[in-house]
Order: sequence, then structure tokens, then C-alpha cells
Amino acid sequence: MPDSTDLKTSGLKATFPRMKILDIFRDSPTRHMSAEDIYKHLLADETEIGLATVYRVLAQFEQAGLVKRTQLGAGKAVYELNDGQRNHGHLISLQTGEVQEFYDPEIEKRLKRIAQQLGYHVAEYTITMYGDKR
Amino acid sequence: MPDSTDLKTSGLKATFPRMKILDIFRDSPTRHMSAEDIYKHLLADETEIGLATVYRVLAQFEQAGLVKRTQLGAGKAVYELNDGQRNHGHLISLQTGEVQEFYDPEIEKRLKRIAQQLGYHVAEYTITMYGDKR
DNA sequence: TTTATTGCAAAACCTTTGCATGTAT
DNA sequence: ATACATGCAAAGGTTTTGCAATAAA
Repeated sequence: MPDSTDLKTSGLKATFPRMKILDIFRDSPTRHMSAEDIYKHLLADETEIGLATVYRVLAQFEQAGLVKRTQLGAGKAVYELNDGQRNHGHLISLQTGEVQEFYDPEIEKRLKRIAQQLGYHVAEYTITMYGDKR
Repeated sequence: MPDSTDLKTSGLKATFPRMKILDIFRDSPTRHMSAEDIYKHLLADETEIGLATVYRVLAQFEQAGLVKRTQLGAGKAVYELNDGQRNHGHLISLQTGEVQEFYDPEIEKRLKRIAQQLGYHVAEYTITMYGDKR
């Protein structure tokens, strides 16, 4: 069910590619998707949208605060719907590539303090763990 | 002062490119360098070593545990001499690109506990902060 | 001598961009 | 009508690879 509300609120025109991509985020059981992942979803949906457009839309969504982009390791960046503001970390399974999120206010507090002691104000931080399933 | 000891200890042949690159790490005032950075050092040194070789040597060094590779954001990976085992985080200046290291045992402890609770054993983790100089 | 290493150029990979065409408002 | 969005293909930046030539042991 395409919903253009969020798009308009974000000051973005309600175009077909943008609505479709937003839908994919909403309908996907996988929260974290790369541009390529989304492109494949579109193809599976018989939706002809160019990969370049996917990248452009994702960049606009990121700017508008609709999605968050995270560079996981060296490979592709993944995007996720921006529910809430908590800057969570990612735990990636070395076996399956599955991504889990986590958040620890104490860690965040400590990071901010460390940066402060080094003379910085934290603009952004990322925590990524790679682990084996026990 | 080229030193082939560490190379031989690592089971790597003491070739000219490998010794030279190891020297660059030792002599550089900058601890974190990209492959391109190292390549430029070599050129400045009138040393003709191909960029492909730099990448190959760095990969071998990483495997041998001589250096650590860290993907900083979307761009290039940086390499640093692997002194000690502490898996430190990186704080990068948004103004200068300067890289500071930090380590907090409490954060590490918490990350491990979080992973455990999610059913994982941490193989590796990276923390990267981007900050403004105060 | 034998096996590993290098250099070069080409390819791979993810992402961005130029430009003409198409579309939302 | 007008500004913005799209598609395609080409280019960008970083990293890897194939292969013949070269050097370490």
C-alpha cells in the first residue's frame, strides 16, 4: 500500500520509484538492505527502475532522514528504515550474514566522554561486531 | 634500516617491496595509511613498486598479523602496524582527517556481553567515531 | 633450479554523474 | 509550464586478478 505521506512530509515529490522503494523497506522481512538488494526486489516485483535511480533515491532518503546508511565492512553499504533516533550498533553473523542490532547507552556515554577528552565532539559513530553463532 | 627479521618470522620471503613497505610503516609519523598513501611514500622514495604489489603486500602483512586493516567509512581502508593486541577504536577528525586511537576495556566487555546475549561469540569488532575538533 | 613474487594492464566492484527524456505539481 | 526526476550508459575510485617476466631460497 503505497503511502506518499512520508515523502511529502520530507519535501520529496511522490514519484513512483520513491514510493516503491519505501514500500520495499516496509514490506521486507529483512531490515538491512543494500542498493543491490533493493534493486533485486524491484525486479522480482516486475518494476523497472534503474539501479542508478535506486542509489539516488536512497541518498535522498538518507538526507531526508527516512533511512540510515551504514557501511558494513569493506563491501556494500546497507540501508535501513530510520525508526527512532538511537544510533545502534550492528552484529553480523560470520556464517549467515544476518544482521542484529543492539544499543547500549553506557557505551555511548563512554564514547562521548572519550572523544571529549581527546578534544572532540562526536558527530557520528558506528560500532560493528562480527561473530560466530554459538 | 631494513630489517628482515619480522618478515622471516612471519614466514614471508624478505623481498625488496616487503622490506621497503615495512620501513615506511616504521618511519612514518602517520600511523594510519592507505595503500595509496604508501604508494606515494614509495614514489617519493624513488622506489618503483607497483600499486598492485602494495595491495598484495598489505594483504600478506595483514594475514601474517604484521598490520591491521580498518575500513574507515565508505572510502579507503587504512593500515597500521600491529603493535600489541588491543583492538582499539578510531576517532577521525571531520576537519583534518586525522586519526586518533582509543581503547576502553569497559566498552569491550560490554560488547562481548551483548554479543553473548544475542547468541554470538565476537570474532572482531570495530568502533569508529567522527568528530569535530572543539 | 624451483617456487614464490613482481609489474603491468585489464577487470571487478560498488557508486556516482552527464545528458536527453519524461513526469509531478 | 516549469522544475525536478528518471534511464541509460559512461566514468569514478578503490581493490583484485591473469599472465609473463623476475627474483628469492
